[in-house]
Amino acid sequence: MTADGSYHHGNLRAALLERAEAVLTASGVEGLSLRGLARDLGVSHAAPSRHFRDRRALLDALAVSGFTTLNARLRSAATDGTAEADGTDGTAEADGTAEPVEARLAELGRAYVDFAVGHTALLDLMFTAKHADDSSAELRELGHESLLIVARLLEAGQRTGAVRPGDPVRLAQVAFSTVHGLALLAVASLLDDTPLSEATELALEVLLAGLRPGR
Amino acid sequence: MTADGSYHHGNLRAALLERAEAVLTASGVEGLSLRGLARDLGVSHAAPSRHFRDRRALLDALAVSGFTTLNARLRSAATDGTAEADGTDGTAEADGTAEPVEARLAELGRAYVDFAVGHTALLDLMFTAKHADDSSAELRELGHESLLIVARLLEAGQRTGAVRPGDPVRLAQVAFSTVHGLALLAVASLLDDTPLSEATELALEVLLAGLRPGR
DNA sequence: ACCTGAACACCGTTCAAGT
DNA sequence: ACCTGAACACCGTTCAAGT
Repeated sequence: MTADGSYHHGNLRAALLERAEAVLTASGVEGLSLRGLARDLGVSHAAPSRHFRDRRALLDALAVSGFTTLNARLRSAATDGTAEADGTDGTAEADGTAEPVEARLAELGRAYVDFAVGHTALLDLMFTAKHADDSSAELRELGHESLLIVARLLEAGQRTGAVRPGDPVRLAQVAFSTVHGLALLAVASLLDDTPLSEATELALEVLLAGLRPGR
Repeated sequence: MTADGSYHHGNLRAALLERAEAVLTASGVEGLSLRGLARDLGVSHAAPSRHFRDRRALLDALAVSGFTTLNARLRSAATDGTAEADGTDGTAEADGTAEPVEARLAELGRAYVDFAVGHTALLDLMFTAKHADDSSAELRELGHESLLIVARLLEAGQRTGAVRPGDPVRLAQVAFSTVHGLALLAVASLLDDTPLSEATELALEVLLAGLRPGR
């Protein structure tokens, strides 16, 4: 909302998304209406339909943006404190100086739980299945990217012998499930007097023990 | 809906719940409206308010009923094929004839995943936090009961040495997170070409390995 | 006690019309 | 291209009134 109320500059779409995210975190999905957004932005109630065919389309756009920031955080957690300005290519080869894989996996898990409990309404949009079929593909693609970040780290762990053999993608599904489920349990107030940080550390400890090579 | 359309018998509440569950599984939460239910049941649109103060109250009642049937299934999976008609009291003490604890834990996990993917919309209602504060307590209580079923089995495992020491409730939180997260991943179509049964078995294998006593 | 009918304040969505 | 205004068909919720 600039001083003059003109949105004839093509930025209405961006303004809608920005406002929508604020309303979402403040009032949840239930509290998010196209008419309400239009009102907040000083525009007619029919204007949003120019930029989002549907209420669902707006929700999907929010989910896409949520996945984008989640994946950025996961990526930075996966590389952790490791400076990546070395001579090699982008892949983080396990050299002796890098943090142990298990520590980076734990960092990844903490980053996920952190994001999840900090963006509960957004996470709901990201993972509940009732999307318009068009953007559903993009959303699934972004979800796969999250899983791939985990899988690549697990693969590095397999090379160093810290992680059991097997399809890294399938192991990543298991690891992702653990932290995803834990975050949702926390949001549902089912952790009670267990501090989330302690529950997270225990979950990561059990998970990493289970992922180690057997026998 | 009996032959004559009379609902003046005090069964409107039950009829609303029954119809609501059908609409929920058919069309999701979005497709569930009080007016629509009233229409389906041949009653005035204001009638439901006599039995449910809110749309939210109806949703909470559905969640409560969902938790009740979930817990029943979990209980029966936890005792598994073990006949409980022995001379002792109700607690399933680990005697030599009972199925190994790990097998019963796996059974419990499969039962949960099975229920979750078969009642996705209901599960959403059960675990998303935005409930009316009154029934919120009951819902949390039922969720704790689910966790307790897992915890008791883990405790039995600790006695037989199959499970690492530690607060069984906290270990149950971890176990629950794993299968809960996996089910939600499946519902979000993020498992791709991995059959759910295979993903479930791998998750249970990793989980049980991680729960075994260390070193 | 239980339900009806009207009323109110909201929605999403569409569509001619304006600039 | 982008937005407006009116219109339509839905909602949830409330409340007097009926039986």
